[in-house]
Amino acid sequence: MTFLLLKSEPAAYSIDDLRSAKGKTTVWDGVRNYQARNTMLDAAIGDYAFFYHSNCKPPGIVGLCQVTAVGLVDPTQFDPTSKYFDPTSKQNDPRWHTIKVKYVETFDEMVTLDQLRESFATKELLILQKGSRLSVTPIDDVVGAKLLKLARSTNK
DNA sequence: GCCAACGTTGGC
DNA sequence: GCCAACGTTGGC
Repeated sequence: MTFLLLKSEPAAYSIDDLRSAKGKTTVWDGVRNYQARNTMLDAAIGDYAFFYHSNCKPPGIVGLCQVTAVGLVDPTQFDPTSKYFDPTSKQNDPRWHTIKVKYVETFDEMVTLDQLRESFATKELLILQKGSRLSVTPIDDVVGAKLLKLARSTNK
């Protein structure tokens, strides 16, 4: 796998937050969905991840980041003060793993959800599926390359 | 703010 | 192991 898509509500964590983070890097913690977790477990260092802003107007892909660490134990599962605390996860057998990502670029213009629908099939981008709630989804190599080209072109 | 879609929970 | 109830997500 070489491409992922990370979804986040900009009010909670935006690409600007990532860009201004220490080392322009963050641990993508708080994911509590097995499918999304498994996608991250399959990720490799160097994989690219598109950054998608959800629950905003308009929603869409705003930039790119890159995986810099994999197989991390999500620390928030053991933190009773965290909203992501999971009392059933065991220290010697953590349930939730995650990745670390580094900011790469913000696209000059976001690729809106509408534009994504025009350019890609629902199968190609899981984010297009109605009712899709996965916060981390894999993207096929060919689709990822096409999407990157689209995102970097000035006249979409 | 509405509501459809989805994952999880828990009673049975 | 089924499935109704519930909470959450996210586009509109």
